Amino acid sequence: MERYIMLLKDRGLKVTSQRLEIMRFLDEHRDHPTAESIFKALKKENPSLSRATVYNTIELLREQGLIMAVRILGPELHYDFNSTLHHHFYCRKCGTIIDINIKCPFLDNMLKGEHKIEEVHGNFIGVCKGCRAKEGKRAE
Amino acid sequence: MERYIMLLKDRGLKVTSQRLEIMRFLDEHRDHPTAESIFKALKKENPSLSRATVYNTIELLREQGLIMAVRILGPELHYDFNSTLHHHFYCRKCGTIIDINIKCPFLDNMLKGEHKIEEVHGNFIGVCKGCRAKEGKRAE
DNA sequence: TTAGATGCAAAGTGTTTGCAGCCTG
DNA sequence: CAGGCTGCAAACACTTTGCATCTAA
Repeated sequence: MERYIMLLKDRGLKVTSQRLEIMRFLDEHRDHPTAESIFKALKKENPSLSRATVYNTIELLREQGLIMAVRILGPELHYDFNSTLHHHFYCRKCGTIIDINIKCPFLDNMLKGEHKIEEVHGNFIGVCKGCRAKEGKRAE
Repeated sequence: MERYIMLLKDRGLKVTSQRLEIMRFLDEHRDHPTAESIFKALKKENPSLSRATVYNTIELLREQGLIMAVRILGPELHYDFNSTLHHHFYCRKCGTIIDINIKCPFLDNMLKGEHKIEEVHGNFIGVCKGCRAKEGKRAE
């Protein structure tokens, strides 16, 4: 918890219990939760928590570069405490979002190219290794 | 128009004036329109057109692989008559979505990898060449 | 003490659905 | 003439907003 306090204080932001809980939740749940899933989980421990606070806090953390927003399939945003450059694979069978770490020569060219690239999102959709194996045992 | 009729007939789909108009619009507007922009544009010529028809038709064309859905920034989907593998750059200054054609060794590896990849979306966000030039003349 | 955070409810945006009537094949 | 498409309105899912109250600094 001390670590989250530091991350906020270093940026001149107020430390509130809601912010700390949301940060902790995102840090401990690296499966790309949505605002709604964060809200539901934390509401259990703090019934007066409101959606607005979750959305406000998430947006604050995103602006500060502490978390990253991922929009891979539906209209809802997923959040990732890991804000270093990486990509995402969404399995349409089990719904898991898997982090993909790459070293891509094409990307290096893009970054040096004529447009100024500020964000890169590689989104892959398909069937993950695990679901493929299960399918193989039955039929596709 | 004859071409769009063929594309529908070849797939055993009914030919309606709404479908033809939507296909023609997407073919002639390669700037990644949204459902709403298609609806507004076509409503002028056919005031009884409904949103539901636009959404139904778009989904049909997408299922058939005739168009591609692109979600690059906001919650809204953009549509692309070009459904071959390519990526997108969104300029946050002028709002343009620019097609990016690539040949990326990393992608080839992903496609051969352990997960079955069915869709690949490379989304880049930044400032395009044109807006960069304009900025250079003033200051950033 | 006060700027700014929280909580609540309502509004906003983009998309989907249910259903009656219409039209293509 | 039958299955499937269209148009309308209402429902839906996710997010944002307005405002009164509360709290960290």
